[in-house]
Amino acid sequence: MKKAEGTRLNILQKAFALIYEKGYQTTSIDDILATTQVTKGAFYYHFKNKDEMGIAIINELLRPILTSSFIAPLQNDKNPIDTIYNLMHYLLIEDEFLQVQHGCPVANFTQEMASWNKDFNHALNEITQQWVKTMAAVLVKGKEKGQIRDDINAKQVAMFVASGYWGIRNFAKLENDKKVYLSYLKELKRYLNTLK
Amino acid sequence: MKKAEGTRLNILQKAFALIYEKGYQTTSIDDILATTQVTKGAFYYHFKNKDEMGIAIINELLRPILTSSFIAPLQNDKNPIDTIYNLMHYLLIEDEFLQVQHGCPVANFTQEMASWNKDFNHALNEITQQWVKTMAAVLVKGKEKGQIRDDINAKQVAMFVASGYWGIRNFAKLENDKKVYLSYLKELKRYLNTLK
DNA sequence: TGCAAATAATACCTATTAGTATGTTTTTAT
DNA sequence: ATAAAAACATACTAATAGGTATTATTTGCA
Repeated sequence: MKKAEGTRLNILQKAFALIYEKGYQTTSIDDILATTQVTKGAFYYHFKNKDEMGIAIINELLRPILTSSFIAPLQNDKNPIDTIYNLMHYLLIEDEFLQVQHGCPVANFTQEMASWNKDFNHALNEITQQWVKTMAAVLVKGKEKGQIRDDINAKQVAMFVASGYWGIRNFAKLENDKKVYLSYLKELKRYLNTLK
Repeated sequence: MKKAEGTRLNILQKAFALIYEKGYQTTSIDDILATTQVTKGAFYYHFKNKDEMGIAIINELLRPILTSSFIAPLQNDKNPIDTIYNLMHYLLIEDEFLQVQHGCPVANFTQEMASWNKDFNHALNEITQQWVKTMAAVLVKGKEKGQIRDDINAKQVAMFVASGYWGIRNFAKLENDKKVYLSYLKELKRYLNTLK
C-alpha cells in the first residue's frame, strides 16, 4: 500500500469510529484531524468535502463489513432457521466491533442522513437491500428444501427480521445493557421456529 | 392560557417539528427562533439552554403523545392480538403526525442522544418502558383469559414487537415508501397469531 | 540526479453556533 | 395609578463549523 493510500484509509477508519460513537453531523472535520494527526491540507487532498468522505465510509468500510459479517454467514447450506438465528446471535453477542451503547452503524447513518442526503440514502439503501435480499434467498432455498413452510413470504420475513435487529439495537442503546439482546434472541428463536 | 405560556408552548411545538424533521443537533436555536418568530431573549427566558428545551419536549410533548397514541389504544378489553395489531396499523398507516420520511421521533431522539446525554436517556427510557410495560400487561391479561398461549413471555414479546416497530420505521425512512409498512404488518399479523 | 506531479502543511475566511448582557415593554398586584 | 416582577427585544461574544488559497515537502520516474 502506498503511503498516501494509508493516510486515506486512516482517515476513513478513524472517522468511521468517531461517527459510530458520536454521529455524523456532530463529528467535525477538526475532530477527525485531531484523532488522525492528519492536517487539513491532507484531508482535503483526499476528499472533496465531508460528505464525500461519508459516502466513502459507507462504500469502502460499511459495505465490506456488511458483506463479511452480515451476508457471508448466511451463505451456507444449513437450515435457514439456524443460519439466521446464529447470525443474529453473532451480531448481537459476539461481534467485537459493534458496541451496545452505539447501536448499529448502518441504522444510525440511516436515521441521521436518509431524508437529507440523496447520496447517503442511495448508498445505504443499496447495502441494506443486499442484506435483506440475501436473507430472503436463504429462506427461499429453505422452502425448496422443505425446511420452511410453503406459505411463508420470504422477503416479508427477511424484512421483519432485519427490522427487529435495527430496533433492538436502538433499545439496547437506551438501556445500555446487552441483556435486552438475550430477551430478543429468545423471542426471535421462537418466531423463527414458527416458519417451519 | 396566559400569553407567556403560549409562547413557551409555541417554541416547544415548532422546535419539536423541526427536530423531528432535521434531528436535534442540527436544529439550531436560530432555526427555532426563525420559525417561531420568537426572539432570543424570550427563548432564554423560558429555557435555561437548548438541552433543557429538549428535555421539555420529551416530557411535555412526546410523553402525552405516547400516552394518547401508543398506550391508550392498548387499554381496551378485546383480544390482545387484535389490539396490538390495530395499534401498529394505526401508528404506521393512519396517524397523521408521524411521517414516513422522518421515522419515529422517540427512536430518532434515542439514536441521536441516548449515549451522550444522561437526562435525555433517562426521559426517553422512561416513556419507552411505559409503552413496553403496557403492552406486556395486555398480553398477560390475554394469557389469563386464554387468548394467549400459556408459555408466552409477555415482556419478551412486547419488546420484540416494539423493536420491530422502531426498525420498520427506519427501513421506511430509507425507502421513503409506506409500502414496507404493509409488508411489515402482514408478517406482524402472522407472528401475533402464533401467540394464541 | 533532477524535475514534475503527488501529497501534505499552514494560515486564513466567512458563516453559524450556543449563549450572555443589558436593555425595554407588558402584566400583575396593591 | 404605580411599582415591582415577568416577559420579551436587541446587540453582542467567543468558539467552532466547513472550506479555501497558498506554500512546502515528498515521491516516482526519465
